[in-house]
Amino acid sequence: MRYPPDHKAETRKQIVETASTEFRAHGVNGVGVAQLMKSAGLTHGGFYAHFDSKDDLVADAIDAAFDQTMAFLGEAASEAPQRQRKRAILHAYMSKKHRDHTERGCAIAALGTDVARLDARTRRRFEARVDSLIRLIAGNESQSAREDAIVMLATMVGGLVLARAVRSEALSTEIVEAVQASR
Amino acid sequence: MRYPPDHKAETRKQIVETASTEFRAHGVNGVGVAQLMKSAGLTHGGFYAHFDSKDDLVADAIDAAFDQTMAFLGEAASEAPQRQRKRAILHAYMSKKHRDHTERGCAIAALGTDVARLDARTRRRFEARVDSLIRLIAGNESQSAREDAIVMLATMVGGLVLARAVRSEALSTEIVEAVQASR
DNA sequence: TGTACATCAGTGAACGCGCGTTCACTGATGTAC
DNA sequence: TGTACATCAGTGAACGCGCGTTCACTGATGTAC
Repeated sequence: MRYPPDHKAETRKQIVETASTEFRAHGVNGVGVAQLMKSAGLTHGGFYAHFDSKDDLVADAIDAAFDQTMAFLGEAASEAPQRQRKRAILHAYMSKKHRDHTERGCAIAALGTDVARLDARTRRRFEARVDSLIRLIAGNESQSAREDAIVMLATMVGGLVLARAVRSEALSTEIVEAVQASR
Repeated sequence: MRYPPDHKAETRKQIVETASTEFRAHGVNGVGVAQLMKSAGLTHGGFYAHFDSKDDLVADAIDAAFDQTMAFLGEAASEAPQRQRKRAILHAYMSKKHRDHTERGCAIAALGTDVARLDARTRRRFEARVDSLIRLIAGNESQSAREDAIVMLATMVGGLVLARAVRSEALSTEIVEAVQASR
């Protein structure tokens, strides 16, 4: 059957959005191409009309995740007075809601340890987004703001990884609150 | 063939040590039982004489990794004067050497995002080790020292995850140095 | 206007492969008589 | 002391399964004449 001119682009976008969610929830190795296509309402054979390989999709899915996180943190930052900019970002990021929704959250906290094992090309694209995130947190181009932003990003990412990895609600909450209170 | 009485225990230990290294380097899903047994100098069939399942091994392998990290950080802490305790731990942890040797490094930074997807039993064991690590960093039982230790652990873990995930040596080094300089 | 053909997003069977796991077997040594 | 049997860590073929990927095919619509 013939489709409208932008149909294929729409389908591709749908696959990327689905993959972005599923990869964050279950890890890159935790979801197969067939499952992904089924979640997107398609059959697995059509996948290769849109992507060269699963790895090719992974890079796009990570980008889509960063888009969400940048928009979310950008909004939190723009709503706060300049003095409380970093504090506002920290509280937006380090929340129980974010902890409990890996599938809609930060790609670094969801897939960070996986990314270190991906190919160089994907890691370069990942790095560009990490750098943008550092700039967003820093808020200006000074060296000291940048260094501080790196440390804050590290604290947020590590805090979220820890809060998600431990089993008890008590320790997990303790981690979320300790990191929140650190600024 | 018959073996000395402690032979089986020795073999088991060898498998756990190998798994601990390989899992950290390639992820839990990145190494198979057959590869693991081969690395340990055995054939894959014998695996189930030592462990109920691969998951059963994962928990032991993570424990072995924590043993290494606790010993390493404990030593760094005990060599420093009390005032510089946390600083000594931070510098021991957040180093290029640690960044470049995932396979001998901290289990949280190597497998943190994987652990969140493991079964409850393994996550409980993981959590107990995280709690020990927090106590080691804190150095005393006060609430404020504990909170501070949690934040420092989050910063170290996140910093190492970021430094390993990005592709360029320049940004990776910038992350290592920014986190080091934060105390 | 009517017919034949081209297009192409999506379908679903099939591929080779490596996975975790099972199991009948091996063979050197210890034990029983 | 010599022979028959028990032990058991480790072997390696085989299992069903899901993976990423390929490919001949479908069928609704657009285009050519």
